[in-house]
Amino acid sequence: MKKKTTIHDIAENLHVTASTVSRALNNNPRISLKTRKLVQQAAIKLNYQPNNIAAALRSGKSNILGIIVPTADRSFFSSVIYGIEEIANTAGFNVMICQSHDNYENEVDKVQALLNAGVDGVIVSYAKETKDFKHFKKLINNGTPLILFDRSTNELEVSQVVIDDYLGSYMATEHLISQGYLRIAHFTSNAKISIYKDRLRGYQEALEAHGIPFDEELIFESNLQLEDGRASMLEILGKGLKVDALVSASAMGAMGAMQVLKEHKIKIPDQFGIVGFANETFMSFTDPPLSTVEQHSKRIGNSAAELFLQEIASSQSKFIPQKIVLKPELIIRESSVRTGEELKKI
Amino acid sequence: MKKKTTIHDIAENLHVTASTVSRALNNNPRISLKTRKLVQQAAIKLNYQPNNIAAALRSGKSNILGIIVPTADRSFFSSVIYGIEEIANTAGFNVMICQSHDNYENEVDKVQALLNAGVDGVIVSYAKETKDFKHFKKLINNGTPLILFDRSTNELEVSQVVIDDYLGSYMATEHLISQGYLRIAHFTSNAKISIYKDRLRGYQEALEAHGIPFDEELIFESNLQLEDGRASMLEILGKGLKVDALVSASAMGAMGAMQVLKEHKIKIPDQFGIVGFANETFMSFTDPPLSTVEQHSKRIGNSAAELFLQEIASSQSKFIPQKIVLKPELIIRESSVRTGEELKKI
DNA sequence: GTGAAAGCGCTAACAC
DNA sequence: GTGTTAGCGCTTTCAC
Repeated sequence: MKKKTTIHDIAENLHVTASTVSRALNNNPRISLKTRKLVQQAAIKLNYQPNNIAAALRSGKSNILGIIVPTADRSFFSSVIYGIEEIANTAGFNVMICQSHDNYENEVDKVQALLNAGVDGVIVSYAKETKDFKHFKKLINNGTPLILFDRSTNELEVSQVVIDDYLGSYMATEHLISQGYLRIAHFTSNAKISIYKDRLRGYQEALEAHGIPFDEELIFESNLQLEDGRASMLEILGKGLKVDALVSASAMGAMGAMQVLKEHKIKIPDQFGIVGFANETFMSFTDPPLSTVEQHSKRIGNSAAELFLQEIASSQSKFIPQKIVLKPELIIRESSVRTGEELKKI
Repeated sequence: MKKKTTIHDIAENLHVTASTVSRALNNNPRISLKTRKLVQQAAIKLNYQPNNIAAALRSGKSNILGIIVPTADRSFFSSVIYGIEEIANTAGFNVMICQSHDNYENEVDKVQALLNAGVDGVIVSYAKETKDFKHFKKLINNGTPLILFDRSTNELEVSQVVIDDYLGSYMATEHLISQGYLRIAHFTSNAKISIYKDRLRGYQEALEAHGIPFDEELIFESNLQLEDGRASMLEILGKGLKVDALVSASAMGAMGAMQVLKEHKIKIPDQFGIVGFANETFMSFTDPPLSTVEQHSKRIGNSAAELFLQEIASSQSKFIPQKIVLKPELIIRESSVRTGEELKKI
């Protein structure tokens, strides 16, 4: 571990001052091209590694963009991250990814950690548990741009990127109706979270648009995990609700329902149609493959990163928060497409 | 964005010096308990936020641990990360996660980014493409502890955490043999990567231990992705190799094979048994659920983080790299368990 | 086009 | 137990 080269070493080597070296390395046009070249060559020769920490301390900019997601272990979040990286890296930012594991305290800690690390901005999909936004306000007060995606709130005056959940759910429901399914259930979660509220509304309005009465009894609220999906479907079967299709606001919920249906030898898609939300890898591996509302997660990431860049660019002139709403896409797989012949059999 | 409180503000407020404040905040025992309490109260009152960047610059320690994985979007890696976080957070470190997307240039960039960010250590599972370890040597020369997991190499004198791939493969193969499968194929990848070499060896020696001849024709080398698994299985069927079971060195490869078998109406597990490697969520969702060699990924993360902590603790006394080998576990699901009655039918 | 000088906020060796 | 002092390596204002 030999001593590291600093700009002073380069300066000494070239008989100029550290300020010149600093400017040259940053390609400051006030430095002559010749000097810049010289300095840059010397930097390579001396194996100079810039100390970002020193630069960050002095300039107040770390060139690090923080990201907080519930978990990176889901296609949706990991491709949002990928989308953020694409844009951020090009603009010279590195990303620092944190996981809240959908836990509030954890999220508070991570916000603090990013704040202490001096990140230049934070992009967040907040934890399911989060009801209080104090920790995010701290960021804002600190002047650190905050951008939310997926889960949004009106309690914060910040830019947001969401998909049109209403539309996605509407399309899913309409698709099932067009396949001839008559009694369509809906798995939802906490009505306070806007994405679930919107998905419920999309489902409801699609039914109404097609003259199918909305039935409160067909709405199942849960945490939407695998076990919840199983429980809800068991309830449907137990009560003899004569349901023949499902729009689940989550992939896992749909998966749970599917397991139960198969255990009861109910044929999918002929006797029962399913559409889920969020495009997890496994959804195409199930038997039959699950239809889903795809959220174009990479584009969500792109947009969020762009909003961040805009916000730091508009530095002084007060930035006006924007809300970007992306269109979802219905991916139709076998779980919701009835085959003609088998339809007749029923 | 009001001016931030610094230790000097606290010092002024309490009529002490900044160093006292610094010590008090760090719970330095040389400061009287009374002063410490006073300082900590004042810090809260003045809404003091420590500037980690300044501390990092001064102390040379950032309290950030870097992680580079191919992608966080896989159960294996995300739970390794979780395991690292558990240990690292407790020890006061924050983690900075980077994804190489299995691309060499990307990996080089990320190493540089972490170096510039001044991380105190880096834990890596390097990209499949990586053949050259110069970028990692840079880290080592810089005095930054490096710990490898999963993929290991002898070209670097660093600590490593791996699972006993040989054993995992041996167990998987033996299990299939015990179920009465007779001609077992193996899907492998680049023989230069030690995990694949070891898995191949485990397979081979398990066969030999049970008096089953090893047949070169039953080894299929590919990238082990879904398409590769499909292609290999199609080849098996096309050539009429009479294979009745498979040990795949990847989950995706096993999945691809399963798809093809189902398309050909070959019954799993009765006519064909499958065991995969790596425990992805989706493996329990397939039909039938896939047996797998579980790698205890969280424990890999724990161990890697512990190695890191040991290494920085041993600061001057030259640290001797350690290699930790964890035992894998065979998770038996339906894809490899023959049922008595159906056995007779064949 | 380059230099001099100040300092970002913190820590740590050395005093006493 | 607390203060003094000197930077960590860099950027940036103000000179000329």
